[in-house]
Amino acid sequence: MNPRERRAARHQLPPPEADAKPRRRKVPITVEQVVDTALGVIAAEGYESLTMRRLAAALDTGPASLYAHVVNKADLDELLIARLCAGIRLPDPDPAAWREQIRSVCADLRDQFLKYPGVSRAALAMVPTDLETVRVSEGMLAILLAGGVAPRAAGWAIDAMLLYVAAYCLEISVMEQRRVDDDAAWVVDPDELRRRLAALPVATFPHTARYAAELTSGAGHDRFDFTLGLLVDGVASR
Amino acid sequence: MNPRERRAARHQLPPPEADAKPRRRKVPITVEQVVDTALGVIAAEGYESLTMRRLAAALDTGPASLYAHVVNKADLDELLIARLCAGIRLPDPDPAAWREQIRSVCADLRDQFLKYPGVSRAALAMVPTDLETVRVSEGMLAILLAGGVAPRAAGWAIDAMLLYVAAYCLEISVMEQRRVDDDAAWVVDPDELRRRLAALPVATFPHTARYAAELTSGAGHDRFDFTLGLLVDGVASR
DNA sequence: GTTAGACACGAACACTGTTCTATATACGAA
DNA sequence: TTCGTATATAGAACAGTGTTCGTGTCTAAC
Repeated sequence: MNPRERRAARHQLPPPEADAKPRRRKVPITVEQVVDTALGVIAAEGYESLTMRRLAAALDTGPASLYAHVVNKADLDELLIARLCAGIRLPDPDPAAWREQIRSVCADLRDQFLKYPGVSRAALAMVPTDLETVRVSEGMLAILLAGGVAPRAAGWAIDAMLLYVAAYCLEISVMEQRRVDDDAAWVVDPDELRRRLAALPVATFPHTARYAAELTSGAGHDRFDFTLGLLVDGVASR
Repeated sequence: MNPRERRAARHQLPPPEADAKPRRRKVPITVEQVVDTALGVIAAEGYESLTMRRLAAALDTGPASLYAHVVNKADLDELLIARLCAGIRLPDPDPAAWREQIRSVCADLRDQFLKYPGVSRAALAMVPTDLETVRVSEGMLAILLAGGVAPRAAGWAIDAMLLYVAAYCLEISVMEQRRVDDDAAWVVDPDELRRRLAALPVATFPHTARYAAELTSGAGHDRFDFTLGLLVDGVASR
């Protein structure tokens, strides 16, 4: 090798790194890992951040690989909701405490959804027929029946409760997202919202302006508890 | 012009057609037209089909032009919901008929949303602070107050009702979409759903299997009416 | 050793919302 | 009528999304 060649060799780019990922892993990804990781991304960044690419990155794989484990994104959504429902503990129905029990199941589902901001949007975009959601419905049905509620009323009330829980959680998530975005933070500041409602033109919004404080009152999940109260007490007398 | 040039001229592509759209219209598009057209697209094809490109095509303009009239797609969503709310007629509150009145407003809103399949998803993705949605809330508040409901309970009940209406309509739209897609049409066939529920393993789903008929019963908006009944009767006693 | 199937990747596709720049046009003033 | 300006719109392109298809690699079964 003459000096020209040695110099050229010194300036040669090194060969491609030998650390390229193997085309197939020794231990394949599982669908459980997919769901776990997806929930982790949602918990940290919100449901809207969960893209196939984001999820694949979190799994250190490529987005196309996900389709070996899920049919499509809607299928992933269903798996996510099923996983959350699987985490709901269903009590043995107690006729003496059925009201508290049904409220508690709904509150648990609410809290489960709220751990994953925005995920209830997936619940509202699917028809609830997989076994885990039916399991939760079965558990709720058992409680209402133990409380003496007629089967049809029980079934319809469960439908309403599940819809309300999902919608309530979604609204909370939307508000929280607004708080984070900071572009309309006043929307989620109760005091400021009260002031704005109170300042509405009285000719057009007499009641809203007058009762701004009451309309914006409530802390924590007061509204949730109130609505569940209406549904539970109502179904008890049907 | 020598023969070479004449031959070249014979092979020259003709000039661009003179029927190109004018760069500027005599009568500019208005934001009202944008909203009207968007609602038309949703009514015909569903909310998910409404893209900026689809909307622009329906307006015979380019997608970039829409941004002269709306801030972004979320803004368009807000305009859409505001328009739907503007179409809700609010009765003069009658203390003797307040229950029927509040049910009627909710049913009107439901029907308004259902004319535009899936649009309630937009309602669930926004914080309801624009004047048209506040107007509907004001009208509902007036009815409940006329019925003797306490202001705070009224406010909280309205919140619940609006959430439920939107969620209910979204679920209906999801079901309808499934029916159209035909890939899981059994999901929305009540008889088939009943059969499947009845066939669930009795050890795991005893109540669901036993009461499959009751759980899947109901026609039209029975479930909606039932739930509104619970909310209205409940708030009357708060 | 061979083969089939499962898993994963890469490239690419069709599509989405949006921005930025350019330009044609309408309109008003002179 | 002409000219200048403002407005409405288009075009191009960007960054991003979900998904498909073809291919490479590995493993288990035979």
